[in-house]
Amino acid sequence: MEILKQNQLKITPQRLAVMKYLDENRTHPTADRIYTDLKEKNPSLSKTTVYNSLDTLQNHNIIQSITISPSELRYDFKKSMHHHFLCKRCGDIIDIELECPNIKKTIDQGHKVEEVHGYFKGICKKCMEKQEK
Amino acid sequence: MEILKQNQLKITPQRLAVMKYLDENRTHPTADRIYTDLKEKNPSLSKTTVYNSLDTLQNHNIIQSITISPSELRYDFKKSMHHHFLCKRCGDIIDIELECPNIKKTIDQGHKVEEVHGYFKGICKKCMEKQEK
DNA sequence: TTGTCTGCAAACGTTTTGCACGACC
DNA sequence: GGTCGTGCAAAACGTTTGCAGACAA
Repeated sequence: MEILKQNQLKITPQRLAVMKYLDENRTHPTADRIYTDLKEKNPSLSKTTVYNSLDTLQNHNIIQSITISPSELRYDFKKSMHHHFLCKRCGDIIDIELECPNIKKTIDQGHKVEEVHGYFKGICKKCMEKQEK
Repeated sequence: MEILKQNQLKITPQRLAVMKYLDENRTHPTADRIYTDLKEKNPSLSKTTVYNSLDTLQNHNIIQSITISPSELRYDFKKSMHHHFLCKRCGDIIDIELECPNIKKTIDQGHKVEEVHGYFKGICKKCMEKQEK
């Protein structure tokens, strides 16, 4: 954990807490969710600091923000390329492993592609099974 | 144009104006851009009405909202499946025609996929060429 | 010590809401 | 006349900013 920090960033308890939270909660939480949950154990934590930490981590390519939800940003560790599925019923966001061999066509058009986000929306497996009952 | 309206919606000048605007401006505008531009010819137009119209059209699957920009929604006609490229330099959003044969794998996992959004970000062709000079 | 990080309060921009009025079947 | 749409103002919400004091290196 702290090893990641050796990448030029100061090690503060708040940053560590944010990273730990994202590591243990692979639920693509909002900044507010992170803030609310971390605030319990560290009441002096401020929302600004959460936003600052998320910004910094994002700028160093450690985490990424997800715009799958229309009203708020969600955050996620930047693991190997993966995509996301948003369940319109329960609101869960599920990781999707998927390779698209045609993406290079976009590059062939002359654009320099730096990020690829695949967002799927619908009803997740769990909700589908619940519905069948 | 009005033909589209026969799909259960009342025909109002405001809705027609929003649709006409989206038809003639394939730039994936924000609600505010639509409002500002339409306001010129119809000063009594209200922003609420623009939002209402966009909502209604979206609910009837005539248009779609794009969450490629982190801070605001953008709107687009719901043509045949296509994706979007956001240039980080000039801010333009470009349509990308692209089929991903592997999407069905997501469906195979038991999720009911209703929407697929492919968002690419980077530097567009135009900006790349400008840079080379 | 020095520059960076934190935390508070206030500001900001987009979108939503409540409500009265008006238009249309 | 009743439903639906418009437009105004105000509120809500997520996020950003300015700044003073605190902290890591």
